[in-house]
Amino acid sequence: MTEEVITIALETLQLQKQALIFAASRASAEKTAEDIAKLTSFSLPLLEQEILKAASVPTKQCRRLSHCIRKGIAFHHAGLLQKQRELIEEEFRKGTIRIICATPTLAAGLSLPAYRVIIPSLKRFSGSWGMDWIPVLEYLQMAGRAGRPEYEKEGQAITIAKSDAEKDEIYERYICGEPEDIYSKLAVEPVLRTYLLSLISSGIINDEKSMKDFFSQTFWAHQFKDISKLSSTMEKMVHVLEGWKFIIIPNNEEKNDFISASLLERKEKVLKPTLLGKRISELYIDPLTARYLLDCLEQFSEKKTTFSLLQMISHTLEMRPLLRTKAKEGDKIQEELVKRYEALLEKEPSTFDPEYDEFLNSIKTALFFEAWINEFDEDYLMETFDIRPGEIKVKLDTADWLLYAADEIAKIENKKEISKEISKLRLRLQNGTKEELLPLLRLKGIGRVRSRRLFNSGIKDLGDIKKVDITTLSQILGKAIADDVKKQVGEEIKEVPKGTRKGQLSMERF
DNA sequence: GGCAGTTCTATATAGACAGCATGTC
DNA sequence: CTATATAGAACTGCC
Repeated sequence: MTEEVITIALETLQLQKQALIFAASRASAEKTAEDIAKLTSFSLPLLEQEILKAASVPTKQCRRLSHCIRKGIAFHHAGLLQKQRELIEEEFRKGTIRIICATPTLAAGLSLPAYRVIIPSLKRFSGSWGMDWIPVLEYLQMAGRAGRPEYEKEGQAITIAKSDAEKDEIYERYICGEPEDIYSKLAVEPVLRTYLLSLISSGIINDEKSMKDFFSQTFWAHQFKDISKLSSTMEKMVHVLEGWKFIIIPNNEEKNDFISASLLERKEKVLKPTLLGKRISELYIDPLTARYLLDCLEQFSEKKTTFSLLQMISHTLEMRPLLRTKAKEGDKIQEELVKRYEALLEKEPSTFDPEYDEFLNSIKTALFFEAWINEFDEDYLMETFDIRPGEIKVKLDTADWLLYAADEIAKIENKKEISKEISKLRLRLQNGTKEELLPLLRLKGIGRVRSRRLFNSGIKDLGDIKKVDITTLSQILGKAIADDVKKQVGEEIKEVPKGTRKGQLSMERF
């Protein structure tokens, strides 16, 4: 299949033009880029270096990318580091990079025009339906990248049909076809939950009437028209939030002031956030996640391990998509699970439960985090968990956010011991280190690599740093950093551990 | 027997936004 | 139920 694509790509180069190729998968994007790169005669050693520099330690993916880039071709997908993606986009705009083989990321996000857009296939794997045509909207999104209005009068979008019949179908479907209608996503439960709580928390909605008024003006209501169905959906959600103790519906009969009395006449339920609910909406996590975190934290005091917290945050909607357990891995992951069974804060679903797969994925994701804080390097993580540098970063960010949220929830629930554990874990995740390095990480300029070097040389805490002579320290860290570190322990006064926050919340009463 | 080239088979399949408070190797 | 590109295994044929 790639043969035609490569031919078209090379022809584009002959025309002195640039092309974007939208591949159906990452593997395919990388391979296409590589195949084309083999056949070009550009040489951009400087760019190659810069790509490698983007990561502290170049991984296999980095090297593969740099080899392609040297020849003026790039691949582009979410597994790349942000820096690398930016560099590719920038160099493509400048014209240094001639061809980008990308997954659909590039079409959705930024505006990166090219003379020619090549879409090798308009079919893509879709869940349980096997291969399916991509939406017309998405086709338009991709094809719309063709042509750079500032420089050129025309652009070309080329797609490849496998047969005459397919050619006709593509023509019918995408050239003559109407783009799909846009549907409101508000009705999706997690979204509705989150927004409803947020609106109640901020006081925009304070009773059933204001709730209905608000939602009747949304695009969602505009589309569905059937207001009574909508309000029953909302009522259900209100009920759920109340059950979770994120909002309260004060009992009107108990009130006897004027305002409530008048509300009673109109038979409107008053909706008020609880303190917990308010904080949760500020944290911007799905209320379902918040409920789940609360339940898990309840269990934590008995069986606290690092893995407990890691698995907890790994099994949330926010962490999705989780690392997928491949067919071959199933047994191995389960084996690891058995070893850590005691640490689980939620109960394991039955093997027959449709949710079991996702549960197993949460275990794999947690194992990945565990490996990261046990100082395994990125190549190992790639080999073992099939996770690339760009994704590692995103996952770590999400983990930090969720742990922060869990910490805040724990504070409201007055669980101080948990708070301590979470802070430690956050530091370890941020740095990717074992617990034994934490004291050293308080120093500026000391992270994963240097703290490990210090530790292995017997320097294990700030006291050791003070004691060790500057020459030895310089041998380990280099002169400049050694000096700086010495200065830091000399000025012991400003002993603010990085990454920790002052507790802004004081809600002892709750 | 060793190797290159070829066919066969198993396997996996795109991605992004949130909180917070400042400074990674 | 429906696909397909890719990686890697198995296999072939040649020297």
